[in-house]
Amino acid sequence: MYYPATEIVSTVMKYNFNEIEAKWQKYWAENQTFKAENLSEKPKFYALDMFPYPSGAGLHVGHPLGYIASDIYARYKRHKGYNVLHPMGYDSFGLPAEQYAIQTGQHPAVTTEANISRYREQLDKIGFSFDWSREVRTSDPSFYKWTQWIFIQLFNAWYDHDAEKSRPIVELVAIFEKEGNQTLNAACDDDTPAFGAQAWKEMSEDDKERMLLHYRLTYLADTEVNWCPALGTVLANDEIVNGVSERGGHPVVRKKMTQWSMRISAFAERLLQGLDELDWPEPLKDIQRNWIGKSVGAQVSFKLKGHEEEISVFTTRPDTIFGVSFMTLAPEHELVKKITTEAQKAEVEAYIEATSRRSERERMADVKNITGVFTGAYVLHPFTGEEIPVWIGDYVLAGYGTGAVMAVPCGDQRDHDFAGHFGLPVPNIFEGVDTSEEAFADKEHTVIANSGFISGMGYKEASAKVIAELEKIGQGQGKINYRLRDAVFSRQRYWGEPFPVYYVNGLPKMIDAAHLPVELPEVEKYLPTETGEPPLGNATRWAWDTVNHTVVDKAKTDHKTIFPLELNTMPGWAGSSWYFNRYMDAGNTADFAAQDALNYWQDVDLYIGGSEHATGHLLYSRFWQKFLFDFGLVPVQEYARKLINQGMILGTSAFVYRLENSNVFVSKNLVGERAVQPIHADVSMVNASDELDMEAFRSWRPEFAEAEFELEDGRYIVGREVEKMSKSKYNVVSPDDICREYGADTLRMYEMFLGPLEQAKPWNTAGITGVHNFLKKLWKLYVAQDGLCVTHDKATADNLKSLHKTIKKVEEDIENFSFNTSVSTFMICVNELSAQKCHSREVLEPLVVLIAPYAPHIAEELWGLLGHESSVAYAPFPVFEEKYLVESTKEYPVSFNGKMRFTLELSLDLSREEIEKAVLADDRTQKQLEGRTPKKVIVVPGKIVNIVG
RNA sequence: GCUCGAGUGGCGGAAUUGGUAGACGCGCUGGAUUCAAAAUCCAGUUCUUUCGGGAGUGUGGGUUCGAUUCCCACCUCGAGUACCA
Repeated sequence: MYYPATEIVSTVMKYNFNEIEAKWQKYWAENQTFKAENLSEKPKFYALDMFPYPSGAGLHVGHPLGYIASDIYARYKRHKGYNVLHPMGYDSFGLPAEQYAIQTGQHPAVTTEANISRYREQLDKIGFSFDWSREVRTSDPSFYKWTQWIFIQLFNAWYDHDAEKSRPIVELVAIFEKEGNQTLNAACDDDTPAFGAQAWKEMSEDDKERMLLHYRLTYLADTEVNWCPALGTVLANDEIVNGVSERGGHPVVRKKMTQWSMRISAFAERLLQGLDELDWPEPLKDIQRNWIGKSVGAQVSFKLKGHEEEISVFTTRPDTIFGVSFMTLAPEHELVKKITTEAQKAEVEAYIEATSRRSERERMADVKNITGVFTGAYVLHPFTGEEIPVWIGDYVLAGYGTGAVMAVPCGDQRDHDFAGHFGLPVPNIFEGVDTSEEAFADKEHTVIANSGFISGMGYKEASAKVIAELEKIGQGQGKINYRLRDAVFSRQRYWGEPFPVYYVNGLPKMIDAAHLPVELPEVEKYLPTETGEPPLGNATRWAWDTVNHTVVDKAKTDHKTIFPLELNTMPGWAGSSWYFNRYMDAGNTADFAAQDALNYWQDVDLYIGGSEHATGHLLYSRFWQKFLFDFGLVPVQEYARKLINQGMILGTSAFVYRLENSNVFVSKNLVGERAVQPIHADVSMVNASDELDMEAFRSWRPEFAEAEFELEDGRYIVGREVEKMSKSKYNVVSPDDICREYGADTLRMYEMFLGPLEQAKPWNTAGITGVHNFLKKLWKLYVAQDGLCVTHDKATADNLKSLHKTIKKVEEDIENFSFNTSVSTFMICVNELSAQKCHSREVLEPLVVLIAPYAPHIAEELWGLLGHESSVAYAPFPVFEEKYLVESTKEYPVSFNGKMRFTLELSLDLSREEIEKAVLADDRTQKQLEGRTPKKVIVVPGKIVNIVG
C-alpha cells in the first residue's frame, strides 16, 4: 500500500503521546480506576512505596524509579486478578520546611502544601496507578492524631522479658503491689532502684509515677544526647554521619538533657530474630543485625580492694579471664570519683576534664591516640585473688555494657595497645601463640593455657566453665548485650507532631485520647526562645486546661487545673513508623484503622524504598509494629514481607574547561597538558553527542557572557562524569521535561531499561530515543496512517511463537523484579512482529495487556482503538501456552575443547549416538580435527556438542 | 580495620540450574529515501589478524569435556560501620 503526500496523515493516527497520556490520566482520575476496596472476594495485594518528604526542589528522574517498579508490579497484579492496594502520601513533617520558615517567615504548612501540590502534579504526569483516595500526610492533624494516640499507648506499656511482649502498665502496677520489682524480668533503665511490695505501697503518687517512668516503653529521662547547636536540636544516632549531622553537616556534641526516649532496646532480640523470616535484601538485614549488635558473653563482678562496691564488666571472652592484667573504666564511670586515691586525684580529674571537653568528632578522629590514667585503685581477681590495677581511658565507652572492661592485652588488640603504651604487663594465656607483638583474638583456634581450671580447653568449653564457676561464687553470670540504644524521641523543633503531654509537678501526664489531636500551635518565630526553650515556647496559646480539655492561653497556667504543655515535638520518624497501616483505612476517624480493614490487608506484600533507611525508619517501624501487635492492634508483627531497595540514579555531569586566568573555554580533547579549571555546565545545554550549545552557555550566567571557545571540528565537546544527581552539580534531569518531550510511557520504560532495579546506575538522556522509537514501532503494529490496521487474520506459527515467548519471559521477569530485561523482551517481540508484518488481532490484543503495566497510556489507547470500552487495567493477563514454543529442531553449537566453532541444525528427536554421528560426519568437524581422532565426544541432547581432542 | 556488594565492548547492560559471551538499546560507520535536513528503513560494529584463524568477562591459580557462572589467593571500586570489650 502506498499513501500519497503527508496532509492526510491525521494527528490522531500518529503516536501523539502528549494527547494520549493527558486523556488517560484524566480518565483514571474521573473513573477512580485504581480505587481499592477494603472488602473483596479477590485475593489482596499491597504494593507500597516509601512515601517522600515533599522538598522544595521537586522530583528529579531518580525519585520515581522505585515508584515505577512498584506501579508495574501493582498493575501486573491487577491483571492477575488481585485486589491491589497501591497508595501514596507524604512524610510532610521535617527540617527543611522549618529551616525555610526560619529564613523567610513563611509558615511550614504553607510551603509544605505548595511542595505537595508540585509533587502531586509531577507524579500524576508519570501515570501511576495510585489510589489517591487514601493519601496520607503525616503533618495533617487527622493523621498525627493517631501518631499521638500510639504514643500514649506506648507510654501506658512496659516490656516483660519473660513473656517476651509488651504489656499494659496497669499490670505492672499490680505486680509492684504484690511483689515489688525484684522478681520481675522487665526492660527498664539501668539505674532503676529495687523495692518490695511494701515500699511500693508507701511511695507517694509522684514517686510511683517516677518509678513507672523507668519501665514505660516511652519515657522521660535525663539522657546523654547528641546535641547539634547549629540545628538547635538533638539527633538520633542514625541522623549522625561521621560525627556530624546528616542534614547540613553540622558538629554534634554530647549533652545531658531531659528527653523522651523510646525503649526500642527492649525489642532488640525480637527485632533480630524477626529478620530471619523477612524476604528483604541480605545486605540490608546485615546492616540491621550489625546495628542491633548482639554479643553473647558474661557479666563479671570484680571486688574492689578497700571498698564495698564492686566493678562489673561485660566480656565476650570469659575464657580469657586469667589473662586480665588491668581494668579500664570509662572516664564517666560512676565509681571513678570514689575509688581514685588521693595521690592520683589531680591527674584523674584533669583527664576527665580533658576528655569531656572533646567532641564526639574529635574522639572519633583520634582513635590512634592512646590516653588514660591510673586511678590508684585495685580490684581482686575472682579466682586468683591477684590485685589488678584500675585505670580509666576514653577507649572505653560509658554507654556500652557496664562502661568498664576487664583488659586482656594478650587477647584484645585495644587492651594490648593500651598495655604497650603504659608499660603494663601482657601475660599470655594461649597455647602455642606469641602475643608479645599483637593480641590473639581468634576464638576458633584458641587453646587456653596458664589458666587454672580451664587450661587446655577451647573457647566454648572454657567460657561455659568460667561462667559456671562465677555463678558458684556469686561474681558473675552469662549475659547478652546489645549495641542497640534506646532512641531519643524529642526534638527541639517546631514542624513536628506535638506531644499529647502536659506537666503536673514536673511529671508528664497524657492527655486523654478522646481529646486528640493536640494541634500544633501558631508561633511568632520558629527559633528557640531567648531562654533556650524549643520553638513551641514561643506559642502564647500553649497550656492544657484539664477541666475543659482544651489548649488555652499560656498566661492562664495555674498548676491547679491548667498546666504547661510539652514544648518538644516528635522526630521525623514518628509518622513513618506506622503510616503503612493507615493506608488500609485512611479516612477512619474512630480508629487509626478499622480492625476488619487491618485483617483484610494484613501486611505489605511488596515494599520498595532506599537502603539508607536501614537503621532508621525500617528499624523503628518494625519496633512500633511489634508493639501494636503485642497490644492486639494489628494482626501481624512484621508489616513488610518483601522489601526491595531501588538503586540510586546518578547524574551525568558535563564539564567545560576554562584556561586558567582567562575567559577561554577549551574543547575537551584539546585540553592536553594545559592548566584548566573544569566547571560544571548545565546538562540541559549539552546534546547527545556531548556538544555544548555555546549560545545557551553564554546566556546561562553573566560571568560567561563573554566566553570564548576553542573548538574541535567546529564544535565544543564537554567532558562527562558520573556523580550524584544534584542541583549544585547542574546534572538534574526533571521527569516533567522527559514527559513533555517523549511521554510518560517512554520515561517509565527507560527508567526500567537502565539496568537492574537494585543497582546504582547513571542517567543519560541520550539513550532514551531507543525506548521511544520502540513505542513508535509498537504503535505502528496497530495503527497505519489511515487508521487502525489490525486484522482478523489467523496468526501464523511465527506470530504465536513471538507472542508466547514474550508472555513467558515477561511474566518471569516481573515475578523476579527484573524489569530491565522485560523491556528488551518487548523490543525483541515488536521487532519480530514488525518483520513478520503481523497485524493479527489474535496476537496484538494480548500484547496490549502484556505491555500495559509498563506503558499504561499507550496500552489504554490501543485497547480503546481495538474496540474495548473499559480500561485495560483489569483485563486478564495473557496465558502462556507451551505448545507454541515447541521446536522440532535445534541449532546445535558444536564446540572443540570448549570453544564453539560452528552450529549444526539437527532434529531434536535424535538420540545421543545419532547426534554424535551427524556431527562427526560434518565436513567442518573433520576440518577442525585436521585428521586427529577425537578423544571424547560430549553430547548433551537439546543443548550442546563438545568434541575433545 | 571489620562486614557486605560489584568488576563483561566506546557507553547502559544481557547470558534461568556450569553448555553458542556481548541479547536489547545508545553511540559510531556505511547505505537507501530526500533538493537538503529531520524522521524512517537496511547493513555493520569485542579485540586482533598474514582473513586460515587467534585471543577474550579485573589479575593469577584450581575443579570440569566445558567456567562470566563453582573453589582459592590477590587487585580495584562502591556501600555500611567505626574503639561495642
